[in-house]
Amino acid sequence: MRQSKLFTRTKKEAPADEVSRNAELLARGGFIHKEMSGVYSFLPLGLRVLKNIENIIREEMNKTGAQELFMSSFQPKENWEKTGRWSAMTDLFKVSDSSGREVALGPTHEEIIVPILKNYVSSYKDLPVAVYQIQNKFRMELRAKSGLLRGREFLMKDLYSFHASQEDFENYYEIMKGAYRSVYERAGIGHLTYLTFASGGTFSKYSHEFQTITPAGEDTIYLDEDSGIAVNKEVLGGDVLDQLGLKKEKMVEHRAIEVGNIFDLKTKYSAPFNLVFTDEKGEKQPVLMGCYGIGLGRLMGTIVEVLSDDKGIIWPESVAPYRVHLLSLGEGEILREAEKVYEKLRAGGLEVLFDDRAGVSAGEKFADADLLGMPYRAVISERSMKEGGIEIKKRNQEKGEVMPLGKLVEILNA
RNA sequence: CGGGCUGUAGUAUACCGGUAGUACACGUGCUUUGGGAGCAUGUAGACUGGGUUCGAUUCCCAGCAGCCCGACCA
Repeated sequence: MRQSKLFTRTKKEAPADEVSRNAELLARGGFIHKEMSGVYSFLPLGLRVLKNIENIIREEMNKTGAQELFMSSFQPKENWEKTGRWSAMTDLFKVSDSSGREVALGPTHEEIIVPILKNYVSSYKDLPVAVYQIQNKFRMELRAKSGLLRGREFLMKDLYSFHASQEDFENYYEIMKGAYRSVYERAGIGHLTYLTFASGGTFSKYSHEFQTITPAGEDTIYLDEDSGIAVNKEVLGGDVLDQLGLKKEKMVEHRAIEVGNIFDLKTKYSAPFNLVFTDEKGEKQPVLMGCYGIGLGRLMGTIVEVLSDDKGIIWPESVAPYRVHLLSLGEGEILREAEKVYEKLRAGGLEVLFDDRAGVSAGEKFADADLLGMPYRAVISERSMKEGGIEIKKRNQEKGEVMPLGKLVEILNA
């Protein structure tokens, strides 16, 4: 991508109404654009990050055997009345059409997926089933805040699993724990993300959250550094610590952001819709459920909170919009040389953002490269040419190194 | 949803009861290229409604919007 053609531009100043680090940097870089409180559009650079995150999650979910589908955002009121959540869920968006008929804008999809599965699940032979989607959710947050960390409209991966027995559910639940672990590792925040015990739903004593340690977090967790297990402050009392064999004195308090959660739903949603199966003995049994969520925008915001410095974002290679940011410092011969390099890198299958802008100072190009945060910065200038090639520097390193083009391609393809 | 703060060009801001200044960005011309360049020049602005006043962007009230604190967050 040629930066001269990119319709977005970087800004020196952050918007006055953004306070959080993730929103400041993402807005300055032109990754996102705020439409209203808690609602953001994703611009070309931001969308590339979001899609990379989406693909990581999709791959890991597929590995567990889950099947992807796509459910509607408009949801029948009757379904929500059946589970009691039409009135109980305070942040449910309700909209009505011109005839006055009310529908919900989906904040989650238990009320949709369970009736769908009623059409297809009738025997123990039909179980287990796991389905997921990556889709926009709507929640009337009374106070949206912290940029991408708490929004009213946001992209979410929600997965629902259906089981004939508690044992089968627990087996899958453990598989999902591993899948989530892999998602955070691949997204570059694994080293700061911990499995955390949290308060559960009505039927389940605990649920699990994945919490990433950052001062920007809204939750307080207590981490046992030896085991890597954390407990949310909201359930710290009681007998949780005893059950886990942890000692309060040994645990360290941290602020953290919830980047995912997994729940044991038991029959909470299968029961209202009478989702049952016939077991081997010919008897009807309720289907057991689990649900598992990851907010993609929140994950993106968390990455920025955790992986950035005072100059800008430091994208992990796995989610960066482009792998290399190629800067041409100068015009004429320098620019022509840079064009050749750009074509060669692209021919080698590399994703390159090429700062080919004319009349932009070297300082501004460097500042933009730091702000936008591609993992590698490659510079072609009079100086680099004199020294025999291209200077390459990793975003997270201070010093670069000048090398011939061939070696650059080799390193970047490694 | 309670409390507080704030609404001025695309962005960030300044001043002011007598119709608004600066910087960035953008346009034009020339000069510049290793850490957000220089000179010249141009375009562009008071959230909405009501009130007070000779006159309101400025003061008052309401609405709307945004942010912060709290409550809430399967």
